[in-house]
Amino acid sequence: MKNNKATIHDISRSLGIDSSTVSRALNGSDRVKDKTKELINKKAEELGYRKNIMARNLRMNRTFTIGVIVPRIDRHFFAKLIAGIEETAFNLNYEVIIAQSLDSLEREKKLLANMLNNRVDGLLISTTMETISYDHFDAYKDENSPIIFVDRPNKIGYNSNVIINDQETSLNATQHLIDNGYKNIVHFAGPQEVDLYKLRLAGYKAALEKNGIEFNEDYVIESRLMQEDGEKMAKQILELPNVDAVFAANDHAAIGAMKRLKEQGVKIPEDIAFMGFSDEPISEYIEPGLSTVKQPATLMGKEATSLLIGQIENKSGDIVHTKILDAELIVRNSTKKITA
Amino acid sequence: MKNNKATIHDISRSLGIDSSTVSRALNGSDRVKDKTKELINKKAEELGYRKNIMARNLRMNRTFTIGVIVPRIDRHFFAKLIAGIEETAFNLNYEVIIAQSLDSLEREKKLLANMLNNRVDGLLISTTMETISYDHFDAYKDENSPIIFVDRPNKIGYNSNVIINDQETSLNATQHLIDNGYKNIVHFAGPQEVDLYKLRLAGYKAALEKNGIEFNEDYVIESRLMQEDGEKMAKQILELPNVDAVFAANDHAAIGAMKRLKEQGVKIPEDIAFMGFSDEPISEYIEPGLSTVKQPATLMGKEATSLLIGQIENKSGDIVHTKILDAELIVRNSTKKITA
DNA sequence: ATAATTCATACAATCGATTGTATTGCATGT
DNA sequence: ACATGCAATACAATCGATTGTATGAATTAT
Repeated sequence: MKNNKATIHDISRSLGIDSSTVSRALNGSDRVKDKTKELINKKAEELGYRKNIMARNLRMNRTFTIGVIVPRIDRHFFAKLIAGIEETAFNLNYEVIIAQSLDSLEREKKLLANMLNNRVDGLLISTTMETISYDHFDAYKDENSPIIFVDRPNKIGYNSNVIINDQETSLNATQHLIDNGYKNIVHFAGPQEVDLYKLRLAGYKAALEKNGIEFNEDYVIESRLMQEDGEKMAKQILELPNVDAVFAANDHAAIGAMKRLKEQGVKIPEDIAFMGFSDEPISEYIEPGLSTVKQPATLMGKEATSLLIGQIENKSGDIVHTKILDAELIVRNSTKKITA
Repeated sequence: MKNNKATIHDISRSLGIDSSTVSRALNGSDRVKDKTKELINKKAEELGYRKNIMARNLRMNRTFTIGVIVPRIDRHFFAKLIAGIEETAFNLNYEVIIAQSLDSLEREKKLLANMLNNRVDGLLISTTMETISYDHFDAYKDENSPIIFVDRPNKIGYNSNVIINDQETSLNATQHLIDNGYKNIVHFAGPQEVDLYKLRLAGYKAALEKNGIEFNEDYVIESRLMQEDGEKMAKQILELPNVDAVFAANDHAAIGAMKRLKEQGVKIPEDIAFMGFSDEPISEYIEPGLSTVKQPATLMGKEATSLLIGQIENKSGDIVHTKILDAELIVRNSTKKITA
């Protein structure tokens, strides 16, 4: 077990060339003669030299690392997102540090501090549902490192966002239900402190209005949109009069409700149609297939990462930018047209 | 934008206390008087001091970071695995650097070099299907940093493994088919260069032998086990005589085949039963539900991480250890008992 | 009262690379 | 032949923390 000790100083010593020259040679500076470079590179190879990133980081005050904080890594959307992030970061020679907040604000705060401590060059974050104030991001203001909110946008003055157009997409999704003959549409809303869920509700409302359908407050049921919430809400909509469709702010809630309703003999979509949001992998496979909105998760990760690294390297300070990507309406059997 | 410059030297200067004492105080050393510690901590707080991890890393020659390389982050098993890794690492105050090989050996090599360059304190890796020689791990021998193979075990002399017992589990899965009355069982095998798929085939064979069923070479079909492979194999098994069940080395292949067969009017499980492997999320939702083997992915991540960090911190050098976790047989309708 | 011990802190080297400035030697122009 | 300029390399400071050793003061033992 040789201790892999070779440093530029070892090369320097064994060649009688100053370590500054060695450093420049290894970095391809044109201040070093080609012949000398060759010598140095050969010796480096020979000694199994490997640059000490920690020393470079300290001196350059950079880490070539970006931090990523998401609620849960194993949620499909975030796994896709991270896959996109990693791919782009790899291509641009950055490392990716990952952490999950587990949807806990307290943990998010800790992770944020961690990321600061670890001197990431930039941060990508998708905040928890609990995150409704942003004081804990203040520390970032004092750094010069950029921060981008993904999926759950914010404006805290010095950040960028990469999102989809939740309102417009929700309008389209609701419109699709209306186009297919559904009129009494319940909305499974998410926590209204979260911007994105507010927008989805707004899109739903806008669609109703656009089609001259009166908005009924009782038709909006708010929850955290877990599958279990969906199961509970199934009961509630059976007690409402005339409901013929549901637009859920995510797939999980829709799937939970569908499951419970099917058990009770309700036919989908004949009795009640369902439109989800997110395109979970299972949504394609349940019976009937769940119509939904597909978020371009991997693309969002890629876009966010190149935006972030662009900001890191331009250091143009306060580029604030909001990138809106298109979401795609996926039509399956849960919203089949009513053939009266 | 204050440049957040405070270092131990700033504290040292403004307090007239040597920086070494400041350092010790901030690290809670008992070589500093409590009263002095208080002073220092107060001043640190006041100056918004934040330890420079890069300097510490350089000096201590450690990063408190573990590297993770998996084929794809957005594959369910790996997302779960990583979630477990991150959680444990967080609790033990380690950071996690993530990279995906995209099942390319070439990329795996690059990532491995990257991880070395970044001086991770230890490495968790699940190798690609292409990885059948291990020369590129040699560089790790020269480091003193431990490496653990997860899910796809290896013995390269200086590593540990965290795996499930693929052979035994496969035996049980096959036995379950046999117990339910199936006798002519096809095996969808994975690439036989990969140990794990070799073991699954071995388990299948062992089950046959144990039950006095003759092994038929034609009943083993090898592929890379993508869903499309499953669809192709559906045709092949229809051309074989008497097939009444399939044991697939992963769920994807099983699902592909089931889909194609259903289209052709084959009844599952009445005509052909299916047993998968991995418990993909969709396996619960397809019709019929796919019986399968559930790998404890999150637990594997946790176990691997605490094992790894244990090795890092004990530095007991060459602890080689193989941890075998239990997989669980999940019985659904695709293997329903034959009621003659 | 003095030597021995302990306690609290200061001193100074170190980790390995980067980078602004200084120096040397050589070629070029006149 | 001599000043000028440039090419190539050397010198030395620096990034911010850690840590072994030295020092001085305070406490204890004898």
